[in-house]
Order: sequence, then structure tokens, then C-alpha cells
Amino acid sequence: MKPSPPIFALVDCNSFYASCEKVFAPGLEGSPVVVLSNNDGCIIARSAEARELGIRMGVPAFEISDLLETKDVAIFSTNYALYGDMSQRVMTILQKFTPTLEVYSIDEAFLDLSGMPLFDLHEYGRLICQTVVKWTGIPVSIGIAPTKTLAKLANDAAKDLPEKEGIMVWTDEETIDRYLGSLSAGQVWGIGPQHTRLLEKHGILTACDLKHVNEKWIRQHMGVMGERTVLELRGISCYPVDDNPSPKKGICTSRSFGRPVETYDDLEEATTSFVASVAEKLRKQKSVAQSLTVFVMTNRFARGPQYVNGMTITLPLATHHTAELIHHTRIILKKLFRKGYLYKKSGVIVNDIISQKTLQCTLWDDRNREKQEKITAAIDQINARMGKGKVRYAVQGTGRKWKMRQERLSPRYTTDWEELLVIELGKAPPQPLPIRGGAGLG
DNA sequence: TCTGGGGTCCTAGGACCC
DNA sequence: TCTGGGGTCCTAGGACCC
Repeated sequence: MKPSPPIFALVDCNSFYASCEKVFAPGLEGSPVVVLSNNDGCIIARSAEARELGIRMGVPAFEISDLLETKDVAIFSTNYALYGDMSQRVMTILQKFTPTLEVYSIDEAFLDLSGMPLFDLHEYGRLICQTVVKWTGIPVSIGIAPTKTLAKLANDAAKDLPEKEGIMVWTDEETIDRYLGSLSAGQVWGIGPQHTRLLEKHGILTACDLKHVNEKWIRQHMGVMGERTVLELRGISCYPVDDNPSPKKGICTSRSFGRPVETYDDLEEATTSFVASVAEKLRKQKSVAQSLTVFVMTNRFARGPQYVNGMTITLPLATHHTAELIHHTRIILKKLFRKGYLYKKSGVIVNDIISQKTLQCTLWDDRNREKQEKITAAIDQINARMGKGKVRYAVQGTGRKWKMRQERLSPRYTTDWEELLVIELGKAPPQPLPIRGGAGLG
């Protein structure tokens, strides 16, 4: 039997973070909602209503505080506990619709629909959207096409055309070309600002132009990635759905501080907390790291003296143990620290990551290691049950003067018993903590 | 006062080796 | 008159993604 042509779906949650907040604040239905980045800095999510007000992605909130206030926009600090949990719920549902699901990001997934006995892809898409919104309250869009790149574009197009109700199926060449002609080259997945400029210079303006560009030319100017993108636009699939993502090759935790940090002790408290988080991520994917980078920086937007520095070491022994990583982090940090600067951010990166299995073979007889392993496992267990950071190393401190600003944080409705949504019969549903309007940002 | 965080892959060029 | 050349590994930096 001839194998059926590949068919991919891309499901994308609409304004994901803003939608999560709306699920638990039904009073905000129909009104503009934005979610801010860490430290309540920039706009990182906007509901459709907020987008209509002309609020752009990534702008610092303080720059548009007037608009936020006059238009009565609901503002939320980012709440990853909530979004991460909601994401898992959405992904679990999507799993029911395909044997092969790739969780591409917190709010997107590719579904391999190849070879499924489907008579009507459009109906299937509708069923997926309806199920997700019914079970989670999160609205989603879906694009279905012969390659991932086309599926992503179809999804984009569906969002722009209300009459499509968030569902777009591109299977025949004619339909595909018609829509590609109406989309700019820069909207194509994999074409960023640099390449958009380059393409424009050569008169390649629409996604359709890009599809028909000379292969040799694209290879020469945009490398293999550019070539693959063009092939994908032509319906030749270059990227399969990967439902078994490989472990991360580098892991980083870094944060801007809620207020400038001046003393070594505060900087150490923050930075060792970051490395503790890195260690946790390492253990979660059952890896150990062989190299460690620590970096610090002052506020590049401020006028004062600037200092940016980082240092990388090769670890004497590949590890994922918090205590060991903290030890090396402190050694580096002491070398990096200079008195007299106002530090705004620090971070920790581990690289040269290998599987912990590889390591165990060579260290089987090391008693200290065995003890470390037990302590770490116990800490992980307690923190998993009692909450992140309940047990931590003394150096991570309790002062947390550096902790990020989150003045408009919604409750962790779905991941903490203490913060469950309470609804009293006969009463209007409670409004979330953040006060609407721009107070505090002006 | 206030400006995010965490990743991937590819390429060019240098170092090094034989 | 003429300076060797080719393969491989590593690293930094660029471009992209959400």
C-alpha cells in the first residue's frame, strides 16, 4: 500500500497567559488583559482586546502606564505555576487526538495526523478546539497542512480571519498559494528580522515569493535552514513531529533583581538560589553537567558605572548535586564580585551535559557520592511534597531582598490547596487580587 | 523608580595535527 | 623565485524560536 502523505497539525493556545488568567476571573470576559514579564517589566501576553488597543508585545509596562490605566486594562504578574499546570492539562487532552504529539512550547504542540483514517480534517480540527476549550477554558487555534511550516502559517492565518473560527486546513496547492500570497515572508516560521530585511532587499516580499525563490540562492544567503524553510513551503516535509525530545544541552537560570543588589552576600544569596534551580532541572532530566558558568551584570539602562563579567570552569567531576554546584558557584562569584557596583542581574549556566547513567558506571565505588545522592533525593522528595524551596541550603538565605517584583500575582489556583478558587453560591465570583488599572506602574 | 528568560541550530574561522 | 595542504575539532557569534 502506498504510504499516505504526511499531515501535520499545529495547535496554539490563543493569548495563552492572558487566557489562563481569564479562566479564573470570569468577570474579565470581553475586557483587555495583559501579563507582565518577570519583575513586572514588559508586556509578554495580551488578550485580543488588549491587542486591539494597540498594546505591542514586549513593551515595558511603565512606558504605556497611561494607556493601561485609561483603558482599564487588567494587569497580571507572570504566574508560571498556573500557566505550567494549565499547559499540562491542554497537552494531556491533545494527546488523545494523535499517537504522536510534540510539545513545542508552553502553549503550542504539533500533532502528527498522517495515516489517520480521517474523512474530514476540518471537522477533526473543530473537535480538537472544542474539546480543549470545554475542558480547560483555554481557546485554541489549529492549522493543518502537509508540513510543520505550513501548519504554523495556516494557524497564523486562521487567527487573522475570524470567519475561520480558528481552524484552517491547507491540503491543496491552490489554497496554499492563495494564502501564501497574502502573508509576508517575515511571518514564516524561521524567518526572523535579519532575513526579512535581506529578502525585502531582493524583492522577496510574500511567503509565496519565498516559496518560489531559487534554491541555490537561498542556500547561499540563508544556509541550510533557509533551504529547508523553502522546501517546507513547497510541501516537502523536512521536520518530523518529535515526540521524544532529547535532554537539554545547556541549562540556565538567571533573573533580574527586583531592586539593585550591592553587597556580596545578597548577590551570593541570589546566585546560589539560581544554581540550586539549575541543579534541580539537571536532576529532573537525569543528567550531570561538566561545565559551569556564572555571570553578573549591572543595569545597562542605568547611568551609573557598568560592569558585566562571567567565568566558566570545567567541573572536577560531572555533577547534578546542589551542594557541589553551590560550592563552585561561590568560588567563581568571589572572583567576579567587585565592590561599588549596583548589580541588576546574575545567572548560572551549565553545559557539557551528559547522562547520569554514564557517570554512575565510573563512580560506583565512591562512598561520598552515595551519601550525596541520598541527601539530594531526600531534599527533592520533601520539596516535591511541601513546595519548591522548602528545604534549601543556608547560603541561599532568607532575606531575599533581590527577589523579583510581582505585585499583581494571581493565586496558584490549580497547584496549591491554599489558593484554590472559592465560589460561594448566590454570590458573584470573586475578582482576582490585582486591582484593575495602572496604579503602581505610573 | 520601573526595560524578561530560556533555549536551538548553523557557520566561519582558528588551532592543531599529520 | 617562491612560500604545503587537507582534515578535524572547538569556539564564538549569529540568527532564530517561544
